[in-house]
Amino acid sequence: MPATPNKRATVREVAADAGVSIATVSAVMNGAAWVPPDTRHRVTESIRRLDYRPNRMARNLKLQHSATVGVVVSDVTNPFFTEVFRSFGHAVRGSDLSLMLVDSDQNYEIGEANFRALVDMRVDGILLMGDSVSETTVTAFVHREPHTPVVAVERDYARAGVVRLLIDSGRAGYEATMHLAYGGRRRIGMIRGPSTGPGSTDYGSVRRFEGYLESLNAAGLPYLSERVAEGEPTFEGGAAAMRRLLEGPEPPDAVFAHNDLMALGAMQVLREHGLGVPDDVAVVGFDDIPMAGMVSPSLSTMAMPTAGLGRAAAA
Amino acid sequence: MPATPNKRATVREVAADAGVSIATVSAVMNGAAWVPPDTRHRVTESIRRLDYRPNRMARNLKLQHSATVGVVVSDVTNPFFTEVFRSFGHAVRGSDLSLMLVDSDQNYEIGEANFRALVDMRVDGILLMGDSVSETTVTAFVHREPHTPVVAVERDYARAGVVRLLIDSGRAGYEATMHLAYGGRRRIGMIRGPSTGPGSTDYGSVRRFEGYLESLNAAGLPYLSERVAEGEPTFEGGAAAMRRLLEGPEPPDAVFAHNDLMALGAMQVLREHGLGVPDDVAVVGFDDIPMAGMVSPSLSTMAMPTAGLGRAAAA
DNA sequence: TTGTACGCGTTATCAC
DNA sequence: GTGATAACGCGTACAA
Repeated sequence: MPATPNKRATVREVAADAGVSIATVSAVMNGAAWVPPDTRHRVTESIRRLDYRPNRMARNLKLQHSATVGVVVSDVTNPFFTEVFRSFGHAVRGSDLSLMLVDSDQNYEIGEANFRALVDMRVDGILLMGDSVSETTVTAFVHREPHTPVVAVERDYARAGVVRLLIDSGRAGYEATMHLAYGGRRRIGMIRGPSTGPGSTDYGSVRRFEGYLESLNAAGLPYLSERVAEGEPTFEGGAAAMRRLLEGPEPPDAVFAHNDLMALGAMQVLREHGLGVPDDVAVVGFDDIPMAGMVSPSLSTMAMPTAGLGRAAAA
Repeated sequence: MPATPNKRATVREVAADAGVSIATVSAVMNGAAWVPPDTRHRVTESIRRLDYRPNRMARNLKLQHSATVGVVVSDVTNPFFTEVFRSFGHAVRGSDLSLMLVDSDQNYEIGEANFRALVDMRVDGILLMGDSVSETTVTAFVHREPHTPVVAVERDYARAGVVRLLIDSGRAGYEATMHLAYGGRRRIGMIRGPSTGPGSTDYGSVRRFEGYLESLNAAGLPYLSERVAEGEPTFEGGAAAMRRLLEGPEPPDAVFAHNDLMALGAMQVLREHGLGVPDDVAVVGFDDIPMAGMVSPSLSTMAMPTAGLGRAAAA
C-alpha cells in the first residue's frame, strides 16, 4: 500500500512531486502523445505513489458533463426493470460512462426529485422506466436541453422529443386474451395497471387493456366491468385485484394480468382460496421475468431490452 | 411554462435580473434569515421566471460533498438486494440526500470501477451489498477517508473501519439444516455460494456452510463432499448446482441453499427431473425474498433491513 | 516542451 | 443589508 497521506492529492501536488507543471500532469492523465517518455514515467510514478485521482466534481464542472447516464425507475423491486437495467449495462460496457439507478418507489414526488437531481448533476443521458415523472417535467427538460438524450421504456411521452422504446402492448394483450379464449375459457377477466396516478400513463397500461377488449370482442365474449380490476403494478397490487375479482357473483375462469408481478400476486391469492391454476383459473402474465418460469403456465412476451437500448446508448 | 431560454441560468444572470448581487441570490437560496422580505421576494421571482437551478457540480465542488450516498450491489437482479435498497431508501426519506445504485453484474472489475466512481464523486456514504469490491480497496478508502461512512451488508471487511450489518448466518444455517433433519431427512445436501472469486468473501457464504456442517454433526449425519455443490449466487447458479447434485450415486433428499435465488433455481431443476418438492426433495432457502412465498416450502430468515440501515444513514 | 493564467458556477468571508 | 472577491480542483489556451 502507498504512503496514504491523510488528504487526497490534487494535480498541483502531483506536479510538485514530479517536478513538473500541472499542465504536464493533465496531459499525462489524458494520454497526450507528445509527452516525453521519461517525463511521462516520472509523472505516472508520482500519480501512483500519491494515489492521485482526479476530482470528478471539478472535472465535470469544467467539462460540463458527468460521463454518467441516469436511470430512474418507478419500482426497483420489479424484476422486469432490473432486468432491462442489467442489459442496458451490458450495452454500455466498454464505453467509459457509468450507470446510476435511482428508485422512485412508485411515487410521483420522488420520481420528480430523482429526475431533477439527475438533471442538476448534468448526466449525459436519462433512461426512464415505469411511470414516475410527469410529462410536463420531461417535456420542459427536453425542450431546454435538446442535446441530452432521454429515452423512455413503455411510456409514451407523446409531445416530447424523447426516444421511446415500446412493446406492441396492444397486440400482445390481444393475443394473450385470445390464447385464453382458444383454450375454452369463457369468463376471461383482466387485472390491469393503474388508470390514475403513478403508472396510469404507462403506454402499456392502456394498450394492454385495449388489446384485451378487442380480443373479447373478436371472440364473441361479453365485456363485464366486474371482470376487470385494477391495482398498482406490484405483487401486492395483483393480489388485491384478484381478491376483488373473486368477490363477484361469477368469478373469472381465466385472468390476463398487466404484468408478471401482478400475475404472481394473483396466483398467490388463487392458491390461498384453494383454486387450482390453471385448472380452475388460468393466468397469463406479461414481461417474461425470470421468476415467471417458476410457476405453472405463464405467457412470455416482450423482446426489446438489449438491442433497442444499445441504440440509445449511442447518443 | 416560463420563458425557457436556450441556456440554463446561472446565479449571475439571476442576480442581474433581480438587480442584486450574486451573494444575495445565494443567501436567498440557502434561506438566510437576514434578507429583507422585499428583496427576497424579488429574487425568488427572478429565480422562478428564469427557472434557475443551482449547478450541482459547482455546488458539490465548493461544498466538498455530494449529498448523495452510493450503493454498490453485486447483482441488481437479486430481489434481496433491491428489497434492502428499497428499505434503505425509506430510511433516508426526509433527509435531503439521494440514493444512487450501481450494479457490478457479479464482476470484481466492474465493482471496483463502480466503487471508485462513487468515491471520486465524493459521495457522503457508501453501502456495499454482495461481494464485488475487494477488501484492499475498501480498506484503503476507509483509511484515507475516515469521515465518510461505509457500511457493508453480509460482508465481513474485518480489518477496515466499516460498519457491518450481518445476519447470524451460522446459526440460521444450522437451524435450517436441523429443520430438515427433524423432518426425517437423512441425505441433506447443500448448495453453497462461491468459495472463490466474487461472492467468496461474503460473510454468509462461509458461515452458512459452517452452520450446515455443525448441524450435520449434531444430528449424527455424515458429511459427504458430493452432497455439496457450489455456484454463483443466482437462479442459474442454483440450477446448475442442483444438476450436479443429482448426478451423484445417491442424490440428496433435502437441500439447504445459500440463498432464495439459488433455491428457486434448484426447485426448477427438480421439477424438470420429475421430482416432487418437498415430497422427494425438500428445499430450504435463505433471505426471504417476496418470491419465496410463491413456492412450496421455503425457510424465512433475516430481519435486518430498515432498522439497522437507518442507523447507518445517520452518519 | 513546459509554465501560467483564466474560466466553470457556487458558497463563504469579509468590507462597506 | 449588500456587494466584491477568494477559494474549490481541473482543463486548456497561450505565451515562453
